[in-house]
Amino acid sequence: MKRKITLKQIARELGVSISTVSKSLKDSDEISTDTKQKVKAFAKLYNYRPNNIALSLKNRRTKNIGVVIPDIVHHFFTTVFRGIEKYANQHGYNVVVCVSDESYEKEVFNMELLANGSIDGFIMSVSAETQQKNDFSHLKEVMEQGFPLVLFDRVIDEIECDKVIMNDEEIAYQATAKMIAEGRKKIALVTTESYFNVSEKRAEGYKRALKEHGVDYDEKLTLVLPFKGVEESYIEDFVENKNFDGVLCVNEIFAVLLMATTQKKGIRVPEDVSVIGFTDGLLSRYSSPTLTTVAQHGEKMGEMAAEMLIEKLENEIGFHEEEDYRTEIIKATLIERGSTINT
Amino acid sequence: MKRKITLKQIARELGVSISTVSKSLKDSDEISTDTKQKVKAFAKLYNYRPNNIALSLKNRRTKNIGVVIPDIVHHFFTTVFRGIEKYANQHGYNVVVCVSDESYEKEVFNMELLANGSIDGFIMSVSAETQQKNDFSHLKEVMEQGFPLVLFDRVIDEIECDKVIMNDEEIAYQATAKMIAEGRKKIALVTTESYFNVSEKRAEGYKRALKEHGVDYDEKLTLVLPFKGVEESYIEDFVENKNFDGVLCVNEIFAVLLMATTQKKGIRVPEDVSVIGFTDGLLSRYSSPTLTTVAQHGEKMGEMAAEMLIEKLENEIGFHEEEDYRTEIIKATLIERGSTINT
DNA sequence: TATCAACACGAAACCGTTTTCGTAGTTTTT
DNA sequence: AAAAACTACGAAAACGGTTTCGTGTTGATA
Repeated sequence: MKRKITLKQIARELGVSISTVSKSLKDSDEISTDTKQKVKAFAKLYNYRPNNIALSLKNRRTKNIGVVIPDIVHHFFTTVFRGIEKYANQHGYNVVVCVSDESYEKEVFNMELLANGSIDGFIMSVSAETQQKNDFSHLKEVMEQGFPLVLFDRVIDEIECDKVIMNDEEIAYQATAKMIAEGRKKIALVTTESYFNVSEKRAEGYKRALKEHGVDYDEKLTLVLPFKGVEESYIEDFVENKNFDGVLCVNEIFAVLLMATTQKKGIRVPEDVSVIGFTDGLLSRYSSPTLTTVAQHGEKMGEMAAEMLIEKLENEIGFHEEEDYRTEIIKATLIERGSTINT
Repeated sequence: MKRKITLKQIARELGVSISTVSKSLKDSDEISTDTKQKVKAFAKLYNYRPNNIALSLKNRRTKNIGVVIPDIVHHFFTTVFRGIEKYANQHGYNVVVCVSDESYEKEVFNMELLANGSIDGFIMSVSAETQQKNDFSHLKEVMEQGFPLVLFDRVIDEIECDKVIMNDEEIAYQATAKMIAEGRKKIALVTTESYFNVSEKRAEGYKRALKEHGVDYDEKLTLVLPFKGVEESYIEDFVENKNFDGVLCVNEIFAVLLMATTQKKGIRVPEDVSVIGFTDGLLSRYSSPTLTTVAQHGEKMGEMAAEMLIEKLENEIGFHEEEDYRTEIIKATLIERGSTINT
């Protein structure tokens, strides 16, 4: 087991001071070419690499980004994460991930932990419980301590910081409008409980599309499913008792479940009913029929979030200008597949 | 913006030395009860938390675990990651993730970066390219530097370290045997190119099951699909030209694609052909019919890997005993769903 | 020859902790 | 009353770097 070599050891071996070694490796012109070459050769031979921890302590920056997300076994979040990791890595940052598991307590705990020097800034999407409780003091806290924060997807209006969101309302409008254009008259909405602001936005877009196209909104055509533990009977009842010829689902699971149920009852997709979902994951691509769905471009969101955070981090060096927080909107796109009638 | 308070500041405010503050907070009996109380009260008031970086430098341990995986937008890897993160968090460790993206170069680069002090040990699954190249010097390197290493799933026989694997051969045997028990006589195998040792193991189990049950092995019934970019025609040709009544697929995507193709051709699942896949992800659960599949229990694998790593990390403190490397096998289980005929 | 700048390097502070060791001042022992 | 033992605290080293500033040695300039 060979430990990593340090400046001190190189200095001792070469009979020079630590400063000389450090400067040589940085190619400082305070040091003679001769000495520099000796030091560099020696360092190369022993594969010297500066210790990140020491650098972090000295520079007061870790080159680590903290990512706090509600879930990791989840297509959207993993795509966002991939974008973050990719961009961060390209710019010399590492990523430490904490999963809040939709729990307020874990979220707070993890952020406090990370804020004790492990990271330079946060990228996060708040947990469901946090949204419910409406308590964001931990976010304010880290911001007051000087940590840049970028929120994505599940953002908080009350918190002033950089944000990356989707055009949920608009894309839901487009999806609904598309079904209306197909000639659908009774379009249902399958959504989750409403404390998720994204679900709310999607519902708004859905309603606006109906209204602007002169289609009556019937609240009985909205099915609200619980966040976890969806019973198949909920959907069966809905399909049995309601009469619809188009459905907008706020995620792909609901969409696939719904398609399976209608098909079982002999209702054909897309001939009898059009189905559009959200999240362009495996399910959408491999279901039968393949699912027309809203691609959220999570990777782009992640890259954008990382870019915004890193920009803040690197500029913090300069003088502290007035806070200018941006909200970037990553446009979702509708991917037309087999569950709708496409032109 | 209030910066975090340090020992030095507390010391100055209270007119005592840094050592006294440090000792007081650790409740050392070198310090008078009176002084301790004062210090503690002050520290609490200002919400003092020791700086992780300084601690890391001092203790020469970061309480960070490095996880290097080929992909993150992948059900199996995310479940493993969830297990790692969960166990690590419960034991006071943070997790920094690097995605190798199946690239040898990125894998090497990331590991070198992490090895410069950012983490205490590695948990990883090697990239496809690394397996192909058969070059593991970077793994040996980090081990020589004293970093404990735990490999999971895609492990390397040549490297001596802790490992967590699945009983791939056995479960493939069981899956195949199950189809034979259903009365299937011509069982196909859909697999990936063979440099993945897991695919190989699965193929072995498949062959052994055929052999031990007196079913002839026909190599024409094996379809090898490329790692990326599967053309639908490959599968269509296979379904068209081969005659089989059961299929074992090494992942759920292949299984779902195959089911879609057979169904399109009027071949019913499971009446005419049984299908079994690997990876109990969303696809398996929501396909039509639902897919009988091998659940890999990734979360357990992750927990086990984290447990093994952390045990090594905590015991390293003691004297350096003889290396005792374990290989833990997490047993996969067959989940019977609608794509097979179950008893 | 005295002065001065350039050169090449080292000492030391600093980042924020922990911990060993030393030492005043007080109390106990003999 | 002198020696020994506590008590309560501080100084300083250490972790591994970076960086400012100082300094001895040159060679050139006046």
